[in-house]
Amino acid sequence: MAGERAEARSRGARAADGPARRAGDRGRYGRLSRERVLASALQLVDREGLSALSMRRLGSELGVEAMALYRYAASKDALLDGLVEALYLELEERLAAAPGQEGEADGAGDWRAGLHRVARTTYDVCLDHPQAVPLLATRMLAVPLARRPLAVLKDHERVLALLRGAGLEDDRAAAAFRAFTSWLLGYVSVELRPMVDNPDESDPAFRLGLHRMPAQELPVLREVAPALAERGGPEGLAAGLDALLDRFVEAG
Amino acid sequence: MAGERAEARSRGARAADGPARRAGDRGRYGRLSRERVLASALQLVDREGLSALSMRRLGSELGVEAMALYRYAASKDALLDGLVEALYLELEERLAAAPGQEGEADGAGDWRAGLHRVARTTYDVCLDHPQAVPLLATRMLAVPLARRPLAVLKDHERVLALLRGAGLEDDRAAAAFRAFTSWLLGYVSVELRPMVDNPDESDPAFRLGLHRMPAQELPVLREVAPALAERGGPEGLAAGLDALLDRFVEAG
DNA sequence: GGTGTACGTATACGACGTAAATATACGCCG
DNA sequence: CGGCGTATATTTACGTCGTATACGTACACC
Repeated sequence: MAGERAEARSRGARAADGPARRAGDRGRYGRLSRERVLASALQLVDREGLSALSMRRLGSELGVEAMALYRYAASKDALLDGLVEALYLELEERLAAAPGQEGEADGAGDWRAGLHRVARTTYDVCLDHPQAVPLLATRMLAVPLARRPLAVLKDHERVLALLRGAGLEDDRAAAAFRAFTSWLLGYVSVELRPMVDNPDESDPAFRLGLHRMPAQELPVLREVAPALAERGGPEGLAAGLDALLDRFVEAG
Repeated sequence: MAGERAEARSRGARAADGPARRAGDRGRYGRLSRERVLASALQLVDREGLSALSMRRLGSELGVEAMALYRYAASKDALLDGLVEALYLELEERLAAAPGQEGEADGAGDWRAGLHRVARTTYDVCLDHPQAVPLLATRMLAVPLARRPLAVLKDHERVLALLRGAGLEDDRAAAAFRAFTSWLLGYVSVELRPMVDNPDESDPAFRLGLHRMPAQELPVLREVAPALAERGGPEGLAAGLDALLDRFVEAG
């Protein structure tokens, strides 16, 4: 937060004073920026998992001491919130890249397609950053609505606008929004975790580690386990979403 | 300190022990157990949040040095997994306390009611331990299926048995299981986090902290926000579950 | 009573988050 | 060009964390 303020101040100074302050890569001085920090953090998490992300480690990744990062994220928690923001920025970017007119421009016709598009794109982003997904269930939801990063709020706005386009008033829209969010979040959380115990094993049963399971007490689980290890894929996401939309949007 | 130790040795731990350590009614020896450790950890998390849980803190909570805990949990991660287990044990307990015959004893008639009962009871357990809910999305899903605690596996078994009772073969049962789990997990995650920014404020808008939000860019969100702060409650959970079951169990 | 073993303690180490003080390099103005 | 102000990065330090290792201690059984 202090980092944002500092950045804002420097930009303000640029606007007021004239030429850009940190236009390009200066010698070894203006090497950091909030974007670079967050991008590097996300890379690190993607590569080695959330637990590998520490201020010192991220610093060394950027060729910098740990304390330098505090200019761009007020605390480690703020940095994690920044990662959430980065994910949503990526989502926004991808949504902007494809057509999909979900504004009420064309008569709010296809709210359902719009919601599917948002859900599917979110799923894709999460697929690219599976190690970061737990942040959505922890950091993002831990932050009160009004304090969430702008990119997150814009996503909320987009979804709510689509639901409004479906003709829902406040309470129904809120309920449908919660259902949409719950399903999407739950689905990616469940989908993108490893069920597999020993990925290098060729026999599916051993790969799952089923020999560790008290089998006779859990006959059904034992039998269904291989099918459980499969993913639902985007189709599963879409199917559940349709079911929920039928109930929460179009139900009488 | 050496003198105190010598005294303690010469007279046992019973007599006039000073402020150093508590004088348990039980000899100060077999005071710990896995149950006590996990119960105390869960209490601590309920009271002060996940971040308050450290080995040292939990030790002092139990009148014991931190290292003593390592006899009952191999690591801190294992302790967190133990908390997940404790939640599922509580779930199992509550399910056992109520009637609900979801075995195939009576002809597997009411699988739907059984699933609703599991979902609702899980919701209730989470309501009683909201601070522990993130563990479900992180620790529980981080553990490969076969390594999950027995209580978790038993829950999976119960749900799968109900789905089987509905006549689903492996693949469909697995898909329905994933949908059930995703919805339940997503729902409690979204439901049990605070949307509120400043709980002591009387004006709902200020309580939500809406004045922090860039309002003109987010008109719909701003308007729907108060409704969003409401909970969906068990009814919302049940409604979505029914919708999903219609799709994943009874669809052609 | 002596002994083996289960249980809890003592001590230490390296990594962590981060407050505070300090050093460094750039833009600007005279 | 030289000095100044300020944005930026480093240094140092503190308290806490997880946990490896070594040690003491109390009960169970002979």
